[in-house]
Amino acid sequence: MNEPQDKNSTINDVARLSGVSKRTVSRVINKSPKVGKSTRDRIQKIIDDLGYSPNAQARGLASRRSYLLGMIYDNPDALYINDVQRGVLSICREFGYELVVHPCDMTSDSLISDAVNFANRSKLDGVIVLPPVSENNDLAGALGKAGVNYVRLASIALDTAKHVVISNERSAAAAMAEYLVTLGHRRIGYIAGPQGMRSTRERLEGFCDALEIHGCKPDLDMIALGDYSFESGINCTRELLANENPPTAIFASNDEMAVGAINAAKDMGLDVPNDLSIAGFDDSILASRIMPSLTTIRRPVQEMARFATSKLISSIDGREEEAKTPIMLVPSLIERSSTRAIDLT
Amino acid sequence: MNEPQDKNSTINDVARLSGVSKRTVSRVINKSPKVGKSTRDRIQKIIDDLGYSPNAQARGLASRRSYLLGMIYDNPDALYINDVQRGVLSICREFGYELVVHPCDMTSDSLISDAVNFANRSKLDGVIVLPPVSENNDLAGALGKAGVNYVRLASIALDTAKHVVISNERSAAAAMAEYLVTLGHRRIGYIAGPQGMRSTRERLEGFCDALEIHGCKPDLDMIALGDYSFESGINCTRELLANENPPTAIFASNDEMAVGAINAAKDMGLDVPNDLSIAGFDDSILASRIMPSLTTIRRPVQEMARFATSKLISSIDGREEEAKTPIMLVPSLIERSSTRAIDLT
DNA sequence: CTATAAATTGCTAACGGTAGCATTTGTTTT
DNA sequence: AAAACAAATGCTACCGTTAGCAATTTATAG
Repeated sequence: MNEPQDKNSTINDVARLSGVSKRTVSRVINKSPKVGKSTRDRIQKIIDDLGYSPNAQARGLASRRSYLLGMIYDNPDALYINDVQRGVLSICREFGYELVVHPCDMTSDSLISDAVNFANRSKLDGVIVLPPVSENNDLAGALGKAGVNYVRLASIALDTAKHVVISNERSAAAAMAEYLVTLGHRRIGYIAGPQGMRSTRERLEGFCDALEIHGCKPDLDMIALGDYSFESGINCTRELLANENPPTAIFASNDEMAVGAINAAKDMGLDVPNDLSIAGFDDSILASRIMPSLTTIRRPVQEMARFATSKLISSIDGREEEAKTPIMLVPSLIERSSTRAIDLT
Repeated sequence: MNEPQDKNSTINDVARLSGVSKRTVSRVINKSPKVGKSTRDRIQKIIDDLGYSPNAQARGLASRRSYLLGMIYDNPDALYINDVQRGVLSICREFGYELVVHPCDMTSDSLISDAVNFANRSKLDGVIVLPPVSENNDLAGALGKAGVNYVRLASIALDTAKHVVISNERSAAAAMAEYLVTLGHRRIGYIAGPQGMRSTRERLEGFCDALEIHGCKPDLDMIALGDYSFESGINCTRELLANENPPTAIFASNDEMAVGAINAAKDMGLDVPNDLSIAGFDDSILASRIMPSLTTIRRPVQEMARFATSKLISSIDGREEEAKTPIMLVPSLIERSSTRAIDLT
């Protein structure tokens, strides 16, 4: 297209060249309606010719708006971060915001001041907090107190109004358990996530709930404690399978562990799904690539990220009602080839 | 820790409270040595109590430094973006920079102005351009002309001094071809990437080079045109295997396609690696999770991203020599279970 | 053709820092 | 003790925009 801007040129240059005051130039930059058509066109032309684009810092300084959003997260290797980021970015682009990504360490005790400083110092217009960091209520409180606009992604309703419920993981896990029961499985192994994480609890509870409802009391022997890692999936599967009364199906609470389970099962000479059904949770890229492809739960992560970002922007723009309207997207069960009905013959 | 800052408090507040001029406070903030010990301590105390942290925008406006770096990339679903981002972030954190991520559309003809605007408008101190966008020399030229500090990640030496050679993909591909030949394979299928991308050409050339050197002239029938996608891996494999004289090994030029190849082979009743060896390129997360695990090429992506970022910061700080020193990290061949020596019995 | 309202446009004080230059205070040197 | 120099601190003009309020021009009404 036209020449990219000369790193120089300020609003003053535009004003001088077009023979108007900078106040007027400012108006056309900000699309104020109160500028004469001819003046506007003339100025716009000069802006284009010059390749002028307003200095975001000066602008932010004067208007208290940076058009910068922040994303706070831990666990950078989790595949879903990617999806969230993409969702956030798509809305950012739409509304003219840029995104500053800020990984952090959940276990650090400077987590809170780090997050608040990040938002404040960079003069972000708002921040999006991802799980599991989003589960930290103190952080949320500190952000609020510091006057930072924020929105949290979470797996369940949190206690403040400012959040987005990404999905009811509890019922999603219950749905998977129910699905396995429906396939005829009665002894179902479960591989849990790391202690202390909300999602770990939610998913496990959902699993247990469903089993109870269907009359197969969850057996403690059938619950293995993993940590969402591939290796823990392998170990837990071995453990479950070593049971004197082994499960006919294993529900791993995330895909990484489910893939570990598939590997472990194969190593032990078991055929998936004929000898053992395996289900995961996340619908990560792995789920569709592995053989057999993995039955899993898909959380609409990207969509939720988009909603969250929209809400954040609404809030920034002062449309609080809009920002507060709770949103819940439901996860869906994706049936693939790693599960099948138990052979009753 | 101590109270997170009140969203208010400026340098003026600090100055007033400590009874000095803002000039002196500014000195303390910027660790200027020319401040009396006692004064410095007193001011620092007040800064801490207040939880004051300087406004990045005002600071940037006055000093022409934003401590913001940008990352420009296309292809947000490529798994390596993640790794790059993590590498970049680790250095950003170390030097006190924040990272603004900016996906773009390589095919758009506003790509260049978009990129330049991004860097200029946000007053970024520098940007890191990822492949394949980094292959666009016009973009690089425009950035330079606009006075934007930048560094490119690339698979081969590009024509300007400002870049980082991430790896010699050509020789890496050659190494893999050689490895397969060493295993006794003579008919080796190759699945290429999308037309027009530098990496596609580099890898293919490396492959052909190695074959020629080892006296097995590359056969056109043995080269299938993929596009780095899983599906294309499946299709190309079917195509290669349908050949009247099918290959005993397939080298897919990325992991996604290699995994597609494994799936296709299994569907056709072939055992990998006994009936067919398959190799990939990237060492993505898939490579270690798939069964059989994938022999592939690992590019030190994160390390390169770190180097690139360090160079960018060196350049920002005016240490041009340092910034210009070329760096090349070599990819390594990771031998896993998807390849094996041909059975010569 | 005034008077008044409406539409345009201009003037200018912030916004919160940075950094050159000036000034004040403290130390040495002679 | 005065001169000369160094260290510490202060004053202030920007940096590039925004936006309140004033001023000017144009349109509408009486």
